[in-house]
Amino acid sequence: MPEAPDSAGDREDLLALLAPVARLLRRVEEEAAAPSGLSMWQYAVLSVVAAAPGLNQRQVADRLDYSTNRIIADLDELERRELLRRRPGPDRRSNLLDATEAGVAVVREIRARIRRGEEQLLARLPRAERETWLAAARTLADAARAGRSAGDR
Amino acid sequence: MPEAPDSAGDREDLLALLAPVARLLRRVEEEAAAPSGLSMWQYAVLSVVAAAPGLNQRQVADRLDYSTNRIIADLDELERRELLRRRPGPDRRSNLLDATEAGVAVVREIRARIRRGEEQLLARLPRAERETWLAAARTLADAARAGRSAGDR
DNA sequence: TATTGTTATACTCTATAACTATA
DNA sequence: TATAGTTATAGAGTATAACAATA
Repeated sequence: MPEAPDSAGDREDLLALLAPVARLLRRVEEEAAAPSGLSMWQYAVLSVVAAAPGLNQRQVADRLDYSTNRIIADLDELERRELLRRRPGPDRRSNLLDATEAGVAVVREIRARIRRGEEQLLARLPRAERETWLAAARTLADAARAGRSAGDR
Repeated sequence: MPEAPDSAGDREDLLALLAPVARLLRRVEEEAAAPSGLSMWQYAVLSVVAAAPGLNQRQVADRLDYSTNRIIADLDELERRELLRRRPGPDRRSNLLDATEAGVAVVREIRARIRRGEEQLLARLPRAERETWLAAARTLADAARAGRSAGDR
């Protein structure tokens, strides 16, 4: 199919559409995490640990496309506040991570605030469209995450 | 309507979906701009100027949610390479911006590369769904941009 | 030799504020 | 006084590299 009418058309760049949305959501998450005394990244880390207990630090960082050194200060703080624990795994090099009950509770309360902020935005879409839009976004996210490590060509 | 079944459910955070997509698109734009010797922001600035000639620096920065001071070095470089021109407007304080022919051409060539990268991603969505997904994203982007300056509550 | 966690360093990006000139 | 552009500075965020311990 040599003919693709809109491929050379001048719609907006996709990034120009998603960037403002991501920026808003970032602020939503920051403002949702702040009342619990966490940064956005601390929430993100704790959220992954709560959802998938027993991962090591590298695995958590990878899931977030975060870095293995920046995660350390976050874990230190989360551990200090007893929202999660590091425990030695079978491999004595690595720390396995678990959220405490308090940690799980904090994630739940922050997430509730995030949902409220998100709903304000998603309310712009017709109810019916909303779920399909989210499903498509999930598809694109999976593709983006897969393309991250794999070669591009 | 006190009952919203999925509002307390545990779907992924929306940011967790969009962030990887935005990250990928950012890389796509960087890699598309690089062969023309431009940074992502330089392309973005030039792109706005080409599409809307005669804006001043502040207006261009605002459209991109960019900053009025960081735009300066970009404009200096773009002007040095004769991709755009600053001209004095009726208000002698402000510079009005226009893209040169060469600038328009560069935007076109970078955009073509961006489209190819985007299509690779969007190919994951069924053809029919694609346009509606983009339209919805446009709706959300408009809402996000509007909510930027307006108060949040 | 490779991997995990950690620390240190340098660099880029961004936000803030001050300054000049116009209005 | 307010606005547009500019410049300088400080801070946050990020990437890179080195190191110790374990495998």
